[in-house]
Amino acid sequence: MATSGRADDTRPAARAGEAEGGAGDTAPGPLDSVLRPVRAGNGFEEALEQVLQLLRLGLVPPGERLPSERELSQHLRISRVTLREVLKVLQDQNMVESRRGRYGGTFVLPRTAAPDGDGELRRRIAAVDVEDTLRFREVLEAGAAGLCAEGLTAEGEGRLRGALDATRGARLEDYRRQDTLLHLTLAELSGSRTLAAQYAAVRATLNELLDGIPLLVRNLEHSQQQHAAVVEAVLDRDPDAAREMMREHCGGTAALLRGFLA
Amino acid sequence: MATSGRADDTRPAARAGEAEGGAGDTAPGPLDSVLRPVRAGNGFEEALEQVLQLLRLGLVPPGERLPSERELSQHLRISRVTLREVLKVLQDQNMVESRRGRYGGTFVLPRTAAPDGDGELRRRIAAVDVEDTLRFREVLEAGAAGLCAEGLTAEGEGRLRGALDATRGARLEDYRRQDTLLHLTLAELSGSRTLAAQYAAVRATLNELLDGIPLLVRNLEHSQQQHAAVVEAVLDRDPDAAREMMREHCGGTAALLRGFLA
DNA sequence: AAGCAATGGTTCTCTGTCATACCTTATGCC
DNA sequence: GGCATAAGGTATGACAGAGAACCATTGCTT
Repeated sequence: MATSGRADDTRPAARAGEAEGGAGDTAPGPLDSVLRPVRAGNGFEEALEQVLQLLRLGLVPPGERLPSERELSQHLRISRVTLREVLKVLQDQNMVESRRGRYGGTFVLPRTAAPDGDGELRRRIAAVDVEDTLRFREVLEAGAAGLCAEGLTAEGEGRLRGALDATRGARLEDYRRQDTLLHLTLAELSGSRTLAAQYAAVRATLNELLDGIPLLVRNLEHSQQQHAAVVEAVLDRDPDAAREMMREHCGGTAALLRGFLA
Repeated sequence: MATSGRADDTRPAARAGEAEGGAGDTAPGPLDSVLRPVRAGNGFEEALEQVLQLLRLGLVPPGERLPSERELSQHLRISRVTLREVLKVLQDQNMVESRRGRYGGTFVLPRTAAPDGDGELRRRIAAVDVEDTLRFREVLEAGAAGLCAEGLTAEGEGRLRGALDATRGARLEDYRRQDTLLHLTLAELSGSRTLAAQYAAVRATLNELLDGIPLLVRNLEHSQQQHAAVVEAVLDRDPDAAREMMREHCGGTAALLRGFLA
């Protein structure tokens, strides 16, 4: 029994992209904003994505140790077994290395110079909605800069200055990391945890895109001037200026990326 | 065996909130932006949250039918069994009603006048970081308005006008819904799917908060003027004005909420 | 040298979820 | 009236993942 009788359920349902036709009452568009998959992958994939974020953002620089498996799995709310599968993948990719014993742990390895045979990179980029990323990024950055300028504490002031200084002293191969850290600091000082978290996600995507294009010293210097201007505006408690400068700064990166990926 | 011997794993780890102490090298803050739970709940809870969004946003108004169980489960990427558990909860809460047979389905019931014994409401609000919500909302709204003003298509123009008109004709009990729809339209026209999705989420939270305070006609009229001003700025392709007006508009709601929830 | 503590490595069981198939009910159309 | 259809309702087998307990390795402390 249970042969090819009436396969009742689980039909393709024409196309799974659009919920309603044009029924005239319930709008077809808005539903898609909410009715998106509850989970982006098998849970293991999602954890992998987050640990990758950690590396792409440079929050744990090469040579440093990740939090222990027990800590990480608790933070990510996945079992240690699943987390270890994630780490296994990263080990196979030569991105991290695990050492046992006390004071052991999982350590970040320096980036091996892009072994991807060109095809892999383009495939990753194709999977990203570049326009979405750039626009969303600009919105978050400008908003964060504005919020910072409105309610910056003395402690925040210190952190911001520190982050800016760090970008100045950074060597070329460390610049992207310090740049990321500066922007991440701004996002955190915005006073919205959600904003910070979302920025972290979009920035990880952005860094992945940026890895595909050359880092020009000229752009870097320009970028650095803009950083200074943004921070200055924030320290002056001038939200409008901060937002405006940040938008300009983001526009630069966006133009660069659009140019290279066109 | 397996008694109270050495309970090796699964220790409380002092406190699960902060990853690193003040180790001096790896910053303690930024890690938290990324190391957040992979899944907010047991997957069933997350689905429940999304269906609740659907209702709170008024995307499916009272009396209307939700997408069929098969469709919904496919969109949310959960099994029909799990989805039915979600719907079961909503049925028990008298929020939806299921009817069998062809042209049956799950229908949204009109809101039963807040049966919560006051305690429930406060508990829900306490679970929300109000400041986070308000700030993040303002950032997204202002950003969306700006992006809209920059690249509005003819079709978008029509949708925007339509949404604004709908708010004008709305009766008092339907106003919140039309208001939400207008803002959601703006978010979608921003050209960033991520922005739209995030706005939907934050707006659902906001609506939940707004349900706790009275709807004053005076505020409503003021709100309506601001809506018109924002839309006008967008139609004039004036991003700065659009952003500025939207920020003002959001500021009004924020002040109202802060006042009532103080 | 011995012991302790923190880490990665392994194995087990049990629950939640998925996929699939099938049943039941109501409606419109012929 | 009968049938096709679309919806909700139900049952079951397989599997991924969580949780807990354990083992193995290392380096610091005594």
